[in-house]
Amino acid sequence: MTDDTTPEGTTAAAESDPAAADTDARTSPDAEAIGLAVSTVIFALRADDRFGAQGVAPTLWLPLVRRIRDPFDGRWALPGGPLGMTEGLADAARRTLGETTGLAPRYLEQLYAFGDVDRSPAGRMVSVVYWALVRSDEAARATVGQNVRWFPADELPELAFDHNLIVDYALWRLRTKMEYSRIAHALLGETFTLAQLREVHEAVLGKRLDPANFRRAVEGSDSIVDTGEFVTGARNRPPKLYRYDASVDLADNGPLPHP
Amino acid sequence: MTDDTTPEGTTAAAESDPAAADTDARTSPDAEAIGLAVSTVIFALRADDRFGAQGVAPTLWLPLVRRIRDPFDGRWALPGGPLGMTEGLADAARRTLGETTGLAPRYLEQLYAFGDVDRSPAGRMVSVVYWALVRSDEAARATVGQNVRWFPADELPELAFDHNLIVDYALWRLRTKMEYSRIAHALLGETFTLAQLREVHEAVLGKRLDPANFRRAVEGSDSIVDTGEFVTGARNRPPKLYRYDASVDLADNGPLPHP
DNA sequence: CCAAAAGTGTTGCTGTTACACCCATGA
DNA sequence: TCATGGGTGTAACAGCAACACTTTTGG
Repeated sequence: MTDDTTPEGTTAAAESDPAAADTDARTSPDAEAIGLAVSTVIFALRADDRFGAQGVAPTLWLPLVRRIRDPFDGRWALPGGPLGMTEGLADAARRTLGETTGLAPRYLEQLYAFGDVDRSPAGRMVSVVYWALVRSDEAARATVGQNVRWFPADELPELAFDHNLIVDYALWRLRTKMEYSRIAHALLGETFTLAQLREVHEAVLGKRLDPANFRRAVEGSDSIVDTGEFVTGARNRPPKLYRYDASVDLADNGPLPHP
Repeated sequence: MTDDTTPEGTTAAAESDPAAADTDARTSPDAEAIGLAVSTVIFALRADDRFGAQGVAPTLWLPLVRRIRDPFDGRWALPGGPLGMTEGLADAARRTLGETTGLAPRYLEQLYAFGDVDRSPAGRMVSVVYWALVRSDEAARATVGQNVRWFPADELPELAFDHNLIVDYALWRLRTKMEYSRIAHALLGETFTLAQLREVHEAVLGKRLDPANFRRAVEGSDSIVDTGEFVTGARNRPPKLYRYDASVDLADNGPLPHP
């Protein structure tokens, strides 16, 4: 960073003094490099079995990893790691997710880049954070171990770094986006009933929805397909089973390519 | 990056092999560092004076910087540069904006982090991109020079790197956000008429809006304050002058702190 | 038959669109 | 007084929330 080989970046100062950007205090020769990492907030819906109750409404959970070195040794943190030279940002998030849960995400989106000067006591660090949704049935058989544990999204301990803020922001994005996109589908299995889809919305948004109006809203959005099958066994009228219409995207990301 | 001092990042592999994340191919000792830069898409509204016409509807413009070194020597690019050790991401965007235009942004928001493996021919580079709005009256007296020039946002030349995609995405975000936030105000001066505010929306969205309905929508949003003054001189009824209500934010960024 | 949840119908409210109309000014 | 844009009023429409009602199963 002390020569003029900076591949990208063009300041106006370069017009009068091409070297200016490389010789000021910000990039002095003895400055350490800025670390670059990718972390992921992974959401899944789980039946809250902490009380052993049956038929309880599912809630949002996310996996955390216990740190085994300073800083924040012993504290829980978002899964992540340094960005590899040969992988894209989303690839790194996918890898992280797989290493932590053994799963592949049904939905993955970049959340934000966090780069405050003092966010890590161990040196300057910029984290590009993704958020992901995994299916509840898959999440049930996800990896668990001494240093990986699932937590309810609304009852997190004090996390390492600024990770509490990051999770708060991810939750806000999830709830905001739930109201105008189809991402709820990413939390369910291959087929599902409308009641299950409604439960997802209710769990994420934290409020009850009218079954009749919810049905019409979803049917009118043309994002689901009737499979013709039913679920029997319950002591009520058998509900229809639906499937996603894979031809419509879960969310509109504008001109960005799919992750 | 070859020892275990990685300040952040916690993979599940660490459970069985704490050093795994630091010894695999992604961070081999001889790997070069990944470059980290901040770029900014700066929007301003300008009367299109290319044809010398008067009273023409204003359109979106943005400043670009001509590169004076490889790769892409001679091509136009977004203003930006390497992130300094002692500045936050938004600070770097602000600095870039000031160095390019001599202005301070009225609105600044992180757009996206671009990090494809092959996006720069000169080595691995991750760019955290911001987008900004500056006031048209200020933009009129912004810096211009041999290597800084303003372009109409919809008639850009072929830019360096993936900067055409980045501008497309910034435009998409601007247009999307214009419909549900108050960011249009950031493109205007201290005081303005409702017709001017409507012109901003029309220029950005690319369609005509009903003056009557637009008035009611804005007045109902409680984001503007009547100054009690009028604009005289035109050969029509003098329009009221309004001012922003500074107590309301231009946009809702959830739990994120203000930039 | 009853409980429970699926699924349908209907009504009233609210916000938006389209457009007719009046107002105040400069020339 | 006329042209021009500022500003107000209003009827029609669309979408949605609330809720009554019917349907289909297991016990």
